[in-house]
Amino acid sequence: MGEGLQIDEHPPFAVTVDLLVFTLSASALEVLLVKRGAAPHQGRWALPGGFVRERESLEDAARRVLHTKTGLDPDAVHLEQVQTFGAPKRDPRLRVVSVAYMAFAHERGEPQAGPSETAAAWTDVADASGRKLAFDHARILEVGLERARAKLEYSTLAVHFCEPEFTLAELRRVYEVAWDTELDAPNFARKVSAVDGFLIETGNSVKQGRGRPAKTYRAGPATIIFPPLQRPE
Amino acid sequence: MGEGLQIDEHPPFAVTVDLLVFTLSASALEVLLVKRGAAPHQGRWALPGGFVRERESLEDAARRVLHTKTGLDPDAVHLEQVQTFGAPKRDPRLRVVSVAYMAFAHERGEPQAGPSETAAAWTDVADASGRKLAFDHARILEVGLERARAKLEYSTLAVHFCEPEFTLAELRRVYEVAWDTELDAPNFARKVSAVDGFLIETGNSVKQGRGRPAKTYRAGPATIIFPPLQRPE
DNA sequence: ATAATAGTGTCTCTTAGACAATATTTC
DNA sequence: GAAATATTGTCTAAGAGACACTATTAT
Repeated sequence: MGEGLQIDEHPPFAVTVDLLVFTLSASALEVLLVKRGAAPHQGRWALPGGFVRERESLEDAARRVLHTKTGLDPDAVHLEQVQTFGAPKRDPRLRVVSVAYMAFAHERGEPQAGPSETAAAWTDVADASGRKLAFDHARILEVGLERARAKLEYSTLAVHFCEPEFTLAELRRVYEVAWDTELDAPNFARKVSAVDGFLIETGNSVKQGRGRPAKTYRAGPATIIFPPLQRPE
Repeated sequence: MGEGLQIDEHPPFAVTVDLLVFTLSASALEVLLVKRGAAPHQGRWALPGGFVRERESLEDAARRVLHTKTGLDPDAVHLEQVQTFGAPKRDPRLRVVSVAYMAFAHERGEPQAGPSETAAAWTDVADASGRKLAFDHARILEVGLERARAKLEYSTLAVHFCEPEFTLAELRRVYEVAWDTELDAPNFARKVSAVDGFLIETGNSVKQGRGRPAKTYRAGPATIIFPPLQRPE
């Protein structure tokens, strides 16, 4: 940014945000996809996204798109920037730089297809990864998924997939689904309980129907887990 | 990106790359700064950067700027994207979205001030962090520094600060300087040697002058360190 | 020999993971 | 009581850090 700076000395770019909105179904991690109703890539599934507005920060744009496409309250979900994609031909129409964000929601909201979209649907990430997505969205998904899985190890992210009040089994299920693995319940409980500020006992407990009722917890102020949990394998 | 897409339906942005070029001096981690010769922020130190060109990928832009400002061979340094900064008023002149990259160099190259810069200098990161930098560059530095320090724990990044052939003491010094700490040499050697594909013995050794000669190593194919090294404290 | 630096060995303490045992509920 | 789920306890093995010890050089 050292050179002189007139409007016409640098090429104009469009800047978009593309969103990886993750949520948890009974047995899978799901991501929100929209079906494109217009060229290019008409009929293909894509990540929800939108142009950043003139006086809007990147994160505000991501929050706005999140609300528009899911109806979710952007302040109730965790949102973070993942990576920026800007290959010259990633959009055939014009030069678009896309800032990818990922969001973790514990509700499913009301997915809304946009004006030029024909559908919006929560999709098992395994299915989504197998599909031929529009643009470079398969790559974005790949990067975001790995980032999410890695961050579960050393951050308290997992709680964002849970209700405000949750049991250790529910929290453990987040890890098991995201990592496609099984974790030893006793060891899991011991480890997360040892992390200062991660979990706060509510004093309540819930009956699951068949067994001993589980204590419930709320998320504490901690954002990192130390020592980190380890992904098996 | 679902809406219709005419050039005039979305605001034009300028896209830049800003670079955190890190290198190691005898006792400090250093970052390359340039001194601005024009408004805004005239006279302030800033990160080297430049506009992304019309047919250039973000990473190519970063490589080009790196070469221009340091003379270094972009293929001989490690370069990775850090984060994108796009607050509406971060540049008072026009809407600029900047993609920050960080680079790790083992040579210092020949820093070159650009046409509108009055100086370019390697700067101890402690000094740089204390200065009032141009734009939001202090924040970019903060984010990049923490990212770099964190990645040293679980990646093989550190070797990029070393010559192609290096000793364990030299590698250890990277960590000690970057983390501002002291590491136990015997334990360090044992841990890094245990990581498969991290270090390859060359069979050579170098006399340091005063003591027993040290074996030298080359970087192996591994990119992650498991188990990770742990930052003391 | 002494100092300096490199590298190995050993010990202790913590933690991870396996799994046994106990607690509290429904059927 | 039997089955299901939650939670606590115990054991073993691996890893981390402290530090003693050995190796190889210069002076």
